[in-house]
Amino acid sequence: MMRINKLTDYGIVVMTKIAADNDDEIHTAREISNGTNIPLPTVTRLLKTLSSNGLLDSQRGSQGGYSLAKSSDNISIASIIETFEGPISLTECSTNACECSYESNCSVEEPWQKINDTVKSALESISLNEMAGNSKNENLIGLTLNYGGEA
Amino acid sequence: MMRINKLTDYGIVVMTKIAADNDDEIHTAREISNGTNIPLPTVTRLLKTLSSNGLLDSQRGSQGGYSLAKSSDNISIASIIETFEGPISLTECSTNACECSYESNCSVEEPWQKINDTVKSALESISLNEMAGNSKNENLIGLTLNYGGEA
DNA sequence: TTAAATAGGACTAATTTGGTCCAATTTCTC
DNA sequence: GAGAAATTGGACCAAATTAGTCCTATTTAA
Repeated sequence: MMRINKLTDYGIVVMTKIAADNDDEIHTAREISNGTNIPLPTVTRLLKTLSSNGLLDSQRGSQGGYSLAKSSDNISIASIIETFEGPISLTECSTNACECSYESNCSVEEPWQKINDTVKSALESISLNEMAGNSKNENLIGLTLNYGGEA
Repeated sequence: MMRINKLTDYGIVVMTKIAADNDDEIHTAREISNGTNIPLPTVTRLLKTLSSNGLLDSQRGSQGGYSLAKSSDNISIASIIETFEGPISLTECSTNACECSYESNCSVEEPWQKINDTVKSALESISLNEMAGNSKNENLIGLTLNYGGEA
């Protein structure tokens, strides 16, 4: 089905929630769990991952919690996805080290890299802020993705 | 890792092989297996799926085999992916009937639909012919994907 | 000192995916 | 008409991935 993983999806929901509520305030795992209906154990795991990858700042101890590490304008959906799933690549062949065994067919390698770049660009162009509905999606209007390529 | 499934990947390899060899000729499963190094049982399964979804024509019996149902110009990568994985949607929420339980957060629904459309457009714009390296990728140069959207 | 948080990791159950195989049917050729 | 060469349709199992939970340690404010 070519889906992102459920946890990634939840991760985006969590980030969106934080961005939509109060950019600057600190949010606890419990708070976010209540606000999203995602079970607490899962939320804590998501937050840990987001924090250790630099998308969230964390504050330990009483009165601690998590907050956005950057402005929501500067956090792309791509960066959240990559936090949970690693580099965006639709096939093995679209990474540099293509080790697939069907060498004779790796004519498909170059097209895949381009397809991949296109998808990646699309995901990089959406900010968390837009996800949260805080902007008027101004950046999205007329966005041009140039697939391009020297023939 | 946000990958398409391996079988989907193989499916594209198989289609590319057929397109690259001889558009019009008929190819047997055995032939394609030999040409791609993908095991015969797997190839037969791929071909059955491709055929029952209308991307390949099949001819039973001795001297039978498979051939492209349409010109390779008119077969998109998206259509091959959808053959194996169903409608392209990165999340459950990007389909019409969003039944996720986190209703309060379905503010993300609309952005996801747009993201999805963008990815889908990207995949629809690549033809099998281009994949097979038969064209000069003319269609790809300057391809514009308009994410757009009324704010 | 205690309570409220995050940090880090182990662990298991559930689901999905990959791959193989078999019996039935069709069609060409001899 | 017989046999060989194909596809058709489906069942089946093993492997890999994913989702979700839990426990213990550490940090910090009150």
